[in-house]
Amino acid sequence: MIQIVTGDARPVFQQIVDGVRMSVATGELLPGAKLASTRGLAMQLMINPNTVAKAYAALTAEGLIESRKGVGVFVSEPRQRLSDEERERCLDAALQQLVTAIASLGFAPEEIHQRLARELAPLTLRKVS
Amino acid sequence: MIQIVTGDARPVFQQIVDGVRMSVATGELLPGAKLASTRGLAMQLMINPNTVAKAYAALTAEGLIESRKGVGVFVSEPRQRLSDEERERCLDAALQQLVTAIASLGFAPEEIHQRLARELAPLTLRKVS
Amino acid sequence: MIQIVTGDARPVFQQIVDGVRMSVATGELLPGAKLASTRGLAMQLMINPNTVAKAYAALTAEGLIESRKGVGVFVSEPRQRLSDEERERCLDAALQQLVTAIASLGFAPEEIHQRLARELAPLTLRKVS
Amino acid sequence: MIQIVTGDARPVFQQIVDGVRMSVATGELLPGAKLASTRGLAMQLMINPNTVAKAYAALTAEGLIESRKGVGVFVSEPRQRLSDEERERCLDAALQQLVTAIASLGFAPEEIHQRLARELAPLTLRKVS
DNA sequence: GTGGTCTAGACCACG
DNA sequence: GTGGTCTAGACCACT
Repeated sequence: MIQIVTGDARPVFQQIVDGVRMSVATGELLPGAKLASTRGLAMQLMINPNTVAKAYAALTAEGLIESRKGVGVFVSEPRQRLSDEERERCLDAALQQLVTAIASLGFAPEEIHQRLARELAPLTLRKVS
Repeated sequence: MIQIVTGDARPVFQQIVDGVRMSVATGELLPGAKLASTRGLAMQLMINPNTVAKAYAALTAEGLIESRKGVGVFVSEPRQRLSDEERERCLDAALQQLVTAIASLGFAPEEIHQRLARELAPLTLRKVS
Repeated sequence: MIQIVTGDARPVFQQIVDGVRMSVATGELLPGAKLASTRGLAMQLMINPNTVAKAYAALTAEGLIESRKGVGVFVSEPRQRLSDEERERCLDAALQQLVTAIASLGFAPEEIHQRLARELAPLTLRKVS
Repeated sequence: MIQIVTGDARPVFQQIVDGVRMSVATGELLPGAKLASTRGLAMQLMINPNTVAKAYAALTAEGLIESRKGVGVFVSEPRQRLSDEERERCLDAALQQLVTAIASLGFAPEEIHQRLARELAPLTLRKVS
């Protein structure tokens, strides 16, 4: 289930991308599972179909999902979907942003580790080729 | 020292904001210290002075720096500008984004903790009123 | 409705900020309400769109409004963004300025109270988390 | 005694103007009293003499003080130093700013009145022609 | 020389 | 059409 939060800083299409990525990462969506159709999801989320199409296009380009004409959109078999370099860059950016937030908000490093551990706990990470 | 990376996803003015924030957080810039002048930094970074002015304006609104016309821009005395709930909210958002990145990129939680610890090490947290 | 007074000591963008703040404070603009578009308000007030954008950016940083690219700018849900100490500081500064004005202009305290009461009457204070 | 607060939003010369106005309003400086010399005050406050000169010039233009060549600067005899219209404008501006601050900070009107009364109490207002 | 404001016009991202 | 960013250049206020 994907939810659109209007107050979110991320654009709508990005929220969809992140939502699908999370569902796949947590195992909620397994390889071969069928995603909601572009029009169906758009109607369900009450947003423009073009926005859903854009999100699906991004996920397809990334290799996480595949579309089969006339059938639907499916989660791909797990493999190295992004290059190592690309993954590094993404992780670095996310880490850097967290560190900046911590620094400017004056939180204690120990507290951060505890909270991160709590957040990370429910994640069932999938092995990637 | 602030560096502008053109390939960075963040806009230029945001990179300046983050750079100053980090410098203050690490103690590289102490309260009362004078920042580079708007025009001076713009020339040094080879960008438009208005871009620097925008970054400095954001930092001023945030309460991290203070500007005096005709004199310059200075680091403010540390104080707690945001409410506890707001700080909580900001930290949660940053953590959530990191978790999303980790999950969708398939990194191992242990590695994240190590990298975060390394990033956090140089932080000298400022006492806040 | 926001009005720009060219003879005003405040810069134009500040008049917009104050105008929106008052509209929200009086309940004229409720949470979730859509503000005039940047370009639309600029045309209406016969000023440069960047000036409106600057005012909206300030209000966004303040947490009073939220903007969604391609959609518009909206009044945020009320929340306590500033710490109690910071609110105290702001109020003190405003009070002090009024007292200075009163003292140096030779007004009678009773008159001030009456006028202040009249100004304060239309205020519908927002509940804050 | 005038104090310059570097963190103050007001420019230095304005702080001097306000300081003298307050001293006169509270009766600390009586008509005919001699002010500190331009150079003396500048040295005492560790600021540029031009800044003091600018403040004194503004106060002279306003009619609050008078300079006698080769003798010094003195507080003028009380009279209507500003036009009614001018006084109205100043008071309105100060009131409006206070109201905006109150509204956006979510303070209760009753509390404001109490605090204002407390601030106003020590003022010994001088009758003005 | 310092910062602050405003204008004008360009390009991008989003829906 | 929406907001966001950046550039370029002008003018003002302060020291």
